[in-house]
Amino acid sequence: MPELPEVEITARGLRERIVGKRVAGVCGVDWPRMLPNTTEEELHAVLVGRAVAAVDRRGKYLLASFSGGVALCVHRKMSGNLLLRDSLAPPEPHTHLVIAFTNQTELRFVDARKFGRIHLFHAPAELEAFLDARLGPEPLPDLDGTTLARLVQGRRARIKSLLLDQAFLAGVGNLYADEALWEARIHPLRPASTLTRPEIARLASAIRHVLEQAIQRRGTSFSSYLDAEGLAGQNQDYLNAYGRGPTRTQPAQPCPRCDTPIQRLILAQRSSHFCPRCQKQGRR
DNA sequence: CCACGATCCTGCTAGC
DNA sequence: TGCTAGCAGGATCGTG
Repeated sequence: MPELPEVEITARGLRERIVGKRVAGVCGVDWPRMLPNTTEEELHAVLVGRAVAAVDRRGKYLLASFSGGVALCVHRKMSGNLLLRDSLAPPEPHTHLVIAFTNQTELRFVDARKFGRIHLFHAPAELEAFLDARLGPEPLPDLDGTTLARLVQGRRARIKSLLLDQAFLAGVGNLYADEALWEARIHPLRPASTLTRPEIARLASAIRHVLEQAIQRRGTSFSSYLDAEGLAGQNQDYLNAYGRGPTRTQPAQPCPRCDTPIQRLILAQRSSHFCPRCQKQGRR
C-alpha cells in the first residue's frame, strides 16, 4: 500500500532518472477505467515530443510534469507500481500503461488490483484545483502540535478516521496511522476533540517520525510495494503495531514497548492495530 | 459533522 | 491436488 513514504521514494527515484527525458510514445492501455479523464490516444497525442520537466509528490499522488505545463497525476492505491525499465526488458504482468522515452527506457504502470488511476491535466491550474479539492496539509517536513491542534479544533470524529482522511492531512494511510498512534500512545477510537495538548504534540511528532523513518528505510513493502527500480523497502521489518494483531491464523504479537499482545479492531472497514495497555481508550 | 455500508478488483490463503 | 470462499483496502458516494 503506497502511502506518503513509498510515493516519496518513487518520486525521488524517477526524478533522478526521467527529468529531461523525451516521450517517444504511449501505449499498453488494457484497462480504460484507469484513465478517468483521458484515453491512450489523447495521452499519446499530448505527450509525444514533450520532455519531463519535474517529478513531485502531493499526499499519495505522484506528479509528472512535462514541458508546456501538461501533467500526469498518478494514484497507485493498493497495488500499483511505477517501474522504469529498459524498453527491451521483459514485460511485467498487469502492466496497464507504458510511457516510452527516446532513450530506450520506459515507465510502466503495473497494478494487479486495477485500483490505481492516472489523471491528465493540461495546465498547472487544473492540477492544483484537483489536488486542493482533495488534500489537506502535508505532514512533512514540519507538522507541529500547534498546526495539528488547529486542524483538530472542533472535530469530534475518531482520531484515526481523521488521520485517514486525506482532506484532513495528506499522505497518511492505514499503516502509518496505526504506527503514529502507537508511538504517541493514543487509542485509535479517541474522539479528536478529547485529545489533550500534550497528546496532540506527541501525535504530530510521531506522524513526522514514522514517515521520516519509513523514507529512510525506502518504504514499507508490506504487500506489493516496489520503488521505481523494482526494489523492495525495509520498513516492514520495523513495524510496531501494524500487522501485529491477531488474525485467523496468527496469534497476536507482543507490543514492543510493554509485551502486551497487540489488538485488532475494525474501523471504517479497515483493520486497526494497537496496544491496549499503551493506548488506553479513556473516556468516550 | 460524523458513521457506516457499498463499490471497485484480484492475489493469496485457509479450509475443505 | 484442486477448488472455493473470504479477506485486504484508498477513495468516493449515498444514506441515516
